[in-house]
Amino acid sequence: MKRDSRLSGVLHVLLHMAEQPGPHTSEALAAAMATNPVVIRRIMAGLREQGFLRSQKGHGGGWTIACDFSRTTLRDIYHALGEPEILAMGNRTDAPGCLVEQAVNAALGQAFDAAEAILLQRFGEVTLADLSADFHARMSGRTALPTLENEHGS
Amino acid sequence: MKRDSRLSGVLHVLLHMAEQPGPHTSEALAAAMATNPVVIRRIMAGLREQGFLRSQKGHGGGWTIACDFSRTTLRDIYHALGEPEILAMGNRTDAPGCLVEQAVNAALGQAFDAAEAILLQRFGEVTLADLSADFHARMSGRTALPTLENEHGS
DNA sequence: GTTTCATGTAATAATATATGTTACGTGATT
DNA sequence: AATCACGTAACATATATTATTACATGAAAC
Repeated sequence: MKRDSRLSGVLHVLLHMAEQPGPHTSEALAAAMATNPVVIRRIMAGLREQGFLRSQKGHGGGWTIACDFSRTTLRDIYHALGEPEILAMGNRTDAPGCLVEQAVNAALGQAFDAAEAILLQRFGEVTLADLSADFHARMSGRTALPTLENEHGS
Repeated sequence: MKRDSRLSGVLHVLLHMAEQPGPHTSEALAAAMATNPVVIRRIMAGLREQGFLRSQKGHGGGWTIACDFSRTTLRDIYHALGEPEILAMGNRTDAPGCLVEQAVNAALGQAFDAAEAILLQRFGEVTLADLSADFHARMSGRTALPTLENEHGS
């Protein structure tokens, strides 16, 4: 399978929207992300349902931000996306009654749970305002942090 | 994509092998795991190359353990498997020059790295002997830990 | 009221990966 | 020489993400 990049994508869109006032059409946002308008609508649907965004049809329509960036965390967005799978690894369960399998999967499961918990905790510690601030810092030539970034490129 | 369950599977096989002396054929191991002998050979190939297992052809051939369970960790096995992808999520990189994308991906990347680091650290703290001990505890009716286990079932 | 614009969504295609299966080659034992 | 077991390539199957096409819905503009 391919790596799921919806969270990265939707955050990219949100920060772009915050840079300009008016409603943004899916087509314009798709152009900025080199993808298809339908993909934009799809990943934004959950955020609309959870009240983070609003959408309007017809002339002058499009998407508008409906949340406070300083009070919205990456974890909120992750949940609005539908909580996509975090780990690429999982337990094999083809011998449910096997005590060996149970011992193996109990140990692995604890490690998996710990990793997921850390990721969600980190997500909860970063607001959209933090991301926007980092972006503006990069705009003015000072990157907020020594960036490693592309280790996790798709 | 489906979740990768090779680590869970190969650990299951290793612990089964430890319960009986002789060389174990891929066919016998496959039967215990409800899969195909070729799948066994495939996931065991890396462990053979790294010296954790030996294999022999011909009559009386099969797989034998070639490592010390008390000195081999889940992290060793994970590396021998070829370090499969840990996270199902990744960064989108369709606008490499975009500072918004860079800010988003830097933040996500740090969270991703932290989660991967925790998982590998946990793997490094558990030996095959630990797993085997837990299995034997379950055999005699006392599970070593209050197990949550199947949250991560395939 | 009709046209135009923009979202909503289903259906399909394209791509990638894990897993299962078949087929054939290689080497060791009987 | 025959049998056994691994080694590996090739192919099939299932699942998931992403992209694309097609059509319906609703709102604004004319």
